Amino acid sequence: MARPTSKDVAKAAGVSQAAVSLVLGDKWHGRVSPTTADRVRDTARQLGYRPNLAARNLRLGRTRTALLVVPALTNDFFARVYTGAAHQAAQHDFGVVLYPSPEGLGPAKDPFASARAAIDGVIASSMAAHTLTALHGADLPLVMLDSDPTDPTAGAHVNLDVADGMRQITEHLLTLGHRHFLHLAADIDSWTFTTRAEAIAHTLRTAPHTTLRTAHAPLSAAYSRAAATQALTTPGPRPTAVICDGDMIAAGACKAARRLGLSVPHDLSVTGFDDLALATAVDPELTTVHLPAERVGERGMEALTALLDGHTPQDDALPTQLVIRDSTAPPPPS
Amino acid sequence: MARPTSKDVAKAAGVSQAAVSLVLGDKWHGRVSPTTADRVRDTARQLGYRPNLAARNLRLGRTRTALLVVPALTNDFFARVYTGAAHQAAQHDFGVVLYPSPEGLGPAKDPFASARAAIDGVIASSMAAHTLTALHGADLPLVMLDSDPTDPTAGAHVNLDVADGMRQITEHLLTLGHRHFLHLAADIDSWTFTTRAEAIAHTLRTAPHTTLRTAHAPLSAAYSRAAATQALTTPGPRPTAVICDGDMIAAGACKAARRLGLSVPHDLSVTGFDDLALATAVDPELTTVHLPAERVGERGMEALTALLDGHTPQDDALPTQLVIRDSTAPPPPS
DNA sequence: GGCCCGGCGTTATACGTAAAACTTCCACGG
DNA sequence: CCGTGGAAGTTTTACGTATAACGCCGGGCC
Repeated sequence: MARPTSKDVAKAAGVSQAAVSLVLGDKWHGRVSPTTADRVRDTARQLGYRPNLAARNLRLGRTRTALLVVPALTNDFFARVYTGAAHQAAQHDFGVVLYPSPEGLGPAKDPFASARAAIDGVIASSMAAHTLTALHGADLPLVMLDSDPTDPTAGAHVNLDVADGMRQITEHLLTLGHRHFLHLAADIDSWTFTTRAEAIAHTLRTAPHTTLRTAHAPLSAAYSRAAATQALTTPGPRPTAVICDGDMIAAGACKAARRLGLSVPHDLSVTGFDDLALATAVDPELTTVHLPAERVGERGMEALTALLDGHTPQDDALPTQLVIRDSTAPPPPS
Repeated sequence: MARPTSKDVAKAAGVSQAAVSLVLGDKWHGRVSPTTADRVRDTARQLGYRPNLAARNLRLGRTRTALLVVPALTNDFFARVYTGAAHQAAQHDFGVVLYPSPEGLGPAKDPFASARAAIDGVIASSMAAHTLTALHGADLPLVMLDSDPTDPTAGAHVNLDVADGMRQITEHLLTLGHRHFLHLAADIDSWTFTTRAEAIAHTLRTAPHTTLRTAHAPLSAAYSRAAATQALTTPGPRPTAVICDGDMIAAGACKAARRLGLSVPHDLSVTGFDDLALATAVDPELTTVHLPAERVGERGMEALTALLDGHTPQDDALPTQLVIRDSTAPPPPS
């Protein structure tokens, strides 16, 4: 009644266990007659044989499985990264297992105690420091997503050209005529966000008479609203455009603006980042930067398989693309 | 240079491999002297020993890992289910691996080929039929979430009282004075959605002079908007309240209404379901039904461990709770 | 006719771990 | 003085798979 093993199949088919392994592993050419091979396959199917993965992994010393570590699943960017990674993995007969780093569950003793699956390598998105050091201690091939390309911890990097995305956003707003900006930055200290801030500042320096204020907000619509309200009501000349580090922050900013009696986009332009599903769910739809999330996943998986084959994949930044929707317009005539 | 095994640790500590296994497995009391045990633990730490999971799983015949199958990660309901399951799992020294069923990737030959991790059991949310039959074929302990409680495929069920949720929503609208309803139903044939439709119809029968129309929409804001527009512009008496099967649909409906020149909630009330992050990200914030997603995950994991211990967990429905926000109001005076 | 070789298998072994079964030594009670 | 029992280990085995190494047999070639 227990799950049949290759030995059971062998007995039922009247061959040795080795023959079963050869046939089912498609390595039987010139070693087993086609007739016997067919018989083995048939009996395997009849018994409902499924190989024991633990045994196979032990024997082969690898699992053809990658671990994808993401900070959270509450936004569809990482869902799309996963899709891309899984798709690419399938090409290489690989599997992908997801591990949302449990920041909320307190500092996990061992982040991999819960991701118990045996793993050949790790693809990790930007995350908290303690998770990262644990990753490093595991001495597995590591691909980092959207993080500091000079960090030697990782064997490879897959990055997004977030600087260019912010440049496009900023130039779009400059072209519309905006001069006074508020940057609602994510309250996370990570390479991708400092890069964005620099890109905004750098682009603004190309235009005369511009001002830039910065405030920090959590990466969530509900909580970023308060931060946006505060930033918009501080004394001084009110900005006419708000550049947000994420669509969720932008959604919060839009609500804050409306509560303050400001109409988006006529009184205030607001931009997002990421192009989440949320960007088209809210009203007005957000002008934002589209990120090729699926490509990130694909490239991450490509880099990991390269690493596993002993190659050194080259790092390069994937392009990002401005998407103009309804949340930006020329500034009101002062 | 390769990863050290328990045998390496044994050699370095001057004991047998068995002793290492005993000490590290905390089964050494009365079998190994405390001094030796300490020495073994020290050398293990020094060598950076980490047990080979494949070997352990093979030996023990189980993995203490559950697979959580979810239809999609694009909404945070399932992210919260995962959080609850992982939390509960940690209590039992279990791990949880996530498997988003890849409807988008075409019918997977074997849904578990990609989730290669060795698994002790499955917790599955409602999903497409072909994935479900594959699950059934795997003859693993199976817990189903929010699906037909009379379905004998699963060993246990964890359900939400969605019928009561819809009753609360409907009564809320009736109390506000609404009489003419549109049900924007999910275009998925699944127990949870048919149950909801019945609950609405049943509740409306308790009030006189009510009308109910039903239209179907995809579970996504972007695409449900078209369905909502069409439903709101069909000839006949216009409904004053739209009951949606999900917050995403509701977001689409709100946008459709505004484009038609209707103000939410003054001209038209709209309700959601699920209480996603989206519900408070949009404007107006959605009146919706809060689902205890974390509890669902916890109960799912509880049921699975019970199943693995040979017990038969009892099925029961978790309560749902109406959350009144800004998208509902009394109907306009006709 | 001896010899080799290709087709068709089988036997044997290793992967790393957990645990049952066995050994050895010593202290202590009768 | 012998037996018993417990402490402190060790030896051995099994989990299920993949594959290297080894038969065996019949036919073709010199």
